[in-house]
Amino acid sequence: MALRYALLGLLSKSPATGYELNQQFKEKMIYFWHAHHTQIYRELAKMEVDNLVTSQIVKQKEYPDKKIYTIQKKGMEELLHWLLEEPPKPPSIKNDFFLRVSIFHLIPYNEAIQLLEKSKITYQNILEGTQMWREERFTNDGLPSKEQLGEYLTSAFGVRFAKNWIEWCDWAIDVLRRMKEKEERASTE
Amino acid sequence: MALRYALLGLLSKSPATGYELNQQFKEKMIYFWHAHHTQIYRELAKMEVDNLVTSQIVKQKEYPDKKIYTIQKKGMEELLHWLLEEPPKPPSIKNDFFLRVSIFHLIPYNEAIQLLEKSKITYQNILEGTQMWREERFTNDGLPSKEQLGEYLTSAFGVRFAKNWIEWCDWAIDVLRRMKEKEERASTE
DNA sequence: ACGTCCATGTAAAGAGTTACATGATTCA
DNA sequence: TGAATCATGTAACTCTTTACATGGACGT
Repeated sequence: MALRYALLGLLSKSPATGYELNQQFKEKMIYFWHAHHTQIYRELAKMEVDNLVTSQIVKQKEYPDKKIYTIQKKGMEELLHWLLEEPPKPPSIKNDFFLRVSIFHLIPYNEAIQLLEKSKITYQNILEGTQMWREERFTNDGLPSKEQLGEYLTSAFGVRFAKNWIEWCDWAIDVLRRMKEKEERASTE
Repeated sequence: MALRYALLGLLSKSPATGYELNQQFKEKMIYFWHAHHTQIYRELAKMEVDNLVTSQIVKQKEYPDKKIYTIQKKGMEELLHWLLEEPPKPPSIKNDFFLRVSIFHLIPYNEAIQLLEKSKITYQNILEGTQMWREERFTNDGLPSKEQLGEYLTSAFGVRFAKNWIEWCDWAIDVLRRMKEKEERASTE
């Protein structure tokens, strides 16, 4: 059901097509959610059946027709009810990389260190991208507009998360180096 | 497919029953993965068909019979192949709480602050639990054993993640307070 | 009396992924 | 010549969750 609330949340700001919603997912919600475009279109169709949104088709000459969805009163009500009344679910995480980390005992230290270094670079790039995005969007000093509040707060978490990941990589690499040295000392004695 | 590697990873340390694997998931992998017990039993059955593991049933008097799974050579090979050759997938996150944060523009500042404060407490408890677990397990100073390496590294990330979450909550609460004040000043002028 | 531990699973529903399909326009 | 943008979707599949089922032992 949560995908539904994600879509209603975006539509609470302004009407949009499935295509645009998919782009907004990738841009603003990348830090905490992911949805496939096929899923988005399917869910929107269901939401229309349930009278949470309405759609109107707009014909275009040079591009394919598009279908603009608009949130309805019932959609707003259900969104607010979920926000304030439904108990929060613990986040679901599936992290492929940590799954690999959890079996580092099966490979030589050097290979593990290499994997960590690759991951560090990945997150350095993510961090840079996120920081640039924030600089463009939340110019200067102060506070965001109320409209931008959500993305201001969640993207800040994205920045923190990436920094934390990078720091953790450095720490983990150091742990592995020290373990390697310790083992080498033990074997030469 | 990744659940399969998670299970093979645990079985690479020692044979276990589905029940025990489920417990290990909850204890050691909580920071980056979750699997339901029904899923674990089903996947183990499939893995046996694919000759990655074998099982033997142990009869018990006072308790129900149990089925102990042991990793096989083919299982080890596929695990290592995945670890070193398969391209890492980006982590999939579904965070219910941030979904709510992303629609904070729909509710009064005070209610948003309350939600953040609740979440902060949740993570303070998680942090405490994780730190206690680590203290019990990785006594004193130094480095972990090679067997414990994975859980040493991943649970450290868990600690960092919780600390980061708490700090972010404090920051976000402060942002909301300042926005509220600013709005109040603007309306009285 | 009620909850938790032990231990395994089936069945069905819901959510998510992958492959396929259309077809013009624009950029490298 | 190939890829990306625009824009929508179906079908098949896999993965995940929820509800249900069994039943004795032990603690509060």
